[in-house]
Amino acid sequence: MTTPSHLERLNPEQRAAIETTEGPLLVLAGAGTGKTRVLTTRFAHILLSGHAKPWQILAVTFTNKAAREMRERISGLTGETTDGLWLGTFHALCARMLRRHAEYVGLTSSFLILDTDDQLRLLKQVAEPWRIDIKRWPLPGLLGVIQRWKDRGLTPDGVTPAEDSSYADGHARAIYGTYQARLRELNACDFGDLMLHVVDILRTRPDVLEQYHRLFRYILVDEYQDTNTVQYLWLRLLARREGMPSNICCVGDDDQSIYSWRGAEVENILRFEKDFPGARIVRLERNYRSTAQILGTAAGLIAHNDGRLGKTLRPGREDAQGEPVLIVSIWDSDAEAREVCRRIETMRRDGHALGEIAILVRAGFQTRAFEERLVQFGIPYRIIGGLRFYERAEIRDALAYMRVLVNPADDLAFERIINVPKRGVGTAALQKLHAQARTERNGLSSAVETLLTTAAFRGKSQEKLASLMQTFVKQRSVLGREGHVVAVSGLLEDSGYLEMWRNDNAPDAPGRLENLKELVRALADFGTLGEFLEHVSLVMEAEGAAEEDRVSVMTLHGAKGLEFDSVFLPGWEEGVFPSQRTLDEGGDKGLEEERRLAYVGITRARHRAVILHAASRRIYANWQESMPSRFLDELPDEYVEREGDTPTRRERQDYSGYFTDSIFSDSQNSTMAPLVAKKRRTAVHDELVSSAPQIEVGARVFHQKFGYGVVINADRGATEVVFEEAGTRRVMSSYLQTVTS
DNA sequence: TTCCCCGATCTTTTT
DNA sequence: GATCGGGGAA
Repeated sequence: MTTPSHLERLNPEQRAAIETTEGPLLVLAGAGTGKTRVLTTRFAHILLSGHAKPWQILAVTFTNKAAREMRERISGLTGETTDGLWLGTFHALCARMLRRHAEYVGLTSSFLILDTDDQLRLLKQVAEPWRIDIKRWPLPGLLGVIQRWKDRGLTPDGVTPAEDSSYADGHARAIYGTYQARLRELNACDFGDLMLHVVDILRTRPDVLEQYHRLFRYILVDEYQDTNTVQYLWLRLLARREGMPSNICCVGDDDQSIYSWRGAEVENILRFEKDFPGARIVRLERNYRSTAQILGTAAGLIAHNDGRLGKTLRPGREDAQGEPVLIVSIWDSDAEAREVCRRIETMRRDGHALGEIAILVRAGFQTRAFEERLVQFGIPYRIIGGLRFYERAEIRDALAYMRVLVNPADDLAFERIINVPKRGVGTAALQKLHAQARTERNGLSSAVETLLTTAAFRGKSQEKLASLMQTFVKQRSVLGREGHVVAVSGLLEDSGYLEMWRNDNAPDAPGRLENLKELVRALADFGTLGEFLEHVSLVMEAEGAAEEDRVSVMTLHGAKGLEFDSVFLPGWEEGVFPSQRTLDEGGDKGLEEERRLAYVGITRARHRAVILHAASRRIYANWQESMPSRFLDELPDEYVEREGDTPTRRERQDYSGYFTDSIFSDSQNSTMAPLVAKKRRTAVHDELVSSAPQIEVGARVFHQKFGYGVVINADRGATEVVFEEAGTRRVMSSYLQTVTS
């Protein structure tokens, strides 16, 4: 008998993971062991071997990206389209289920999915009667508390009074209840509700549960270590079938669990055998990605964690010999960025592709130093993360306009745009509108109509609101006749929204207009406006821009699941990595999660990993001494090479004294600076800044980031410059060079 | 109502 | 250093 083509070139463990189709199965897949391949091949195998029809398999991922990748690979293996499959993110699949059974939780099938801005606006209204001290208890924090409850599958009734002790003076639970009631009135859901409501339905409606038990013969779960409690409950409800086997296959890696702060429970994966009796466990330990040195370093580090399921990565290739992992110690964070860029420049000269190089940082604030330095070196880069397309203010505004267009009763959207552009509607007018809406038992939109017939609005705002309402009416009829692209363009134009950005002198205004154009372009890919809005609320990312050869700069969290030939890991210092805050809040558990994050970072590299740490770091405005990360001491000596004079933590603690060399020395060969008194260093730094040449008004100058410009206002330190490209900005004069024109 | 200045704050992030 | 939100003045 010959091996079917989709099962060729798999190692024995991978084959076991794919061919064990019946009964519960946990696949512990270490980094780089072919996890996605196993997952997709398993899916294809179940189909090709005739175990199930395409729609009888439930396949769940966390991100849209992972879902998309699975779709592509499955259709590659089976040659079939993947339309209609139950394959998607937890939230997308739950949204689909909830649309079918919405009435069981008091919604209709056309319920609205709220984004974070909507949630906050709603919460603000709801929390108002409690008169919460917003300074002590900021609303985003309150929203976080509610979200954590939802992550744990707790409805307002399920939260015990004991759990509601601290936040918002013990009112969080009551506010949560009101918040949920308001959502129901609005026929709306937040992200947490998508899961929570479906679990609620599956628990209380045996007939519905039965229906899904018959439907889903096989369940596949990706990144099981990242599941939170509701997601776990959802899976358990669907997988445990009366009198039938639980054909659930969860793939994950307890060593890569890095999302506990947003509700993920590593315990879910650790408990798998108890939850599903008779479960088999397959370990994928052969790593085909990284060199033996990189794997050895990562393994040595992660061995310091307790309570692991136990798994050792082994090099999958015999020839996987490479360079040791390099640890570089550096003066300060500026020199660190310079050092990384210099190495990248050398690599580029040697013919390495920039797209195969990544700089992975612990926290967002670290990216800026690298960004500035990369610009200076002329190295193309891309920052991954940050604000995503659909999170930009102008995009959210435009989406709110669209939402009101399709649904005049969408109060949250209407409230967002009623005064954007300015129409003279402030808090006072808005309160009147809310009051009117309550008495009418109708939406804000109709309240505006009513109040327009009275003299409720003063002068200009009367006129502007009337015109806004007319625009909506007009474009709704255009929507019917000429389609959504024309209607939305007309709406954004006639409402004055585009005009607002055209008249804006801010340097980023043209970019925002460009984004809006892009948004309208994207509209054309969808049949209706409703379809587009559903897509946007579940898929927060815009379809990828063209892949170019650029260095990637991103957080360690953002890098999970990716791989690069070369990886730079800067900022391995106590307080930064491991992060002080995680240590304070999470104790030993927090430390272990940080260590897993370090493990994730190292295992992203195929051939080269360079870890850096600086003796002094500029955090926000001031310089801080920093000690090398404890993780550096945990890396096994046989696989690493230390460059620069790298004192251990203990040596460093014993040391005291003043530095003699210039801290701005470019030479990485100079002896390591001993601990520097903060005062002294800051003084030197200030001196350098103040000794920068005084720049006169009218002088033509050059700035690394903003380009050429003319000084219009000069002060000590801060200088106002009109840049040719970037508009008017206040910048540090020490960053300016005068240019003779 | 809006604009401007001042002070407090400053993980990680997907859906 | 930059940004965001609050509070005060026009």
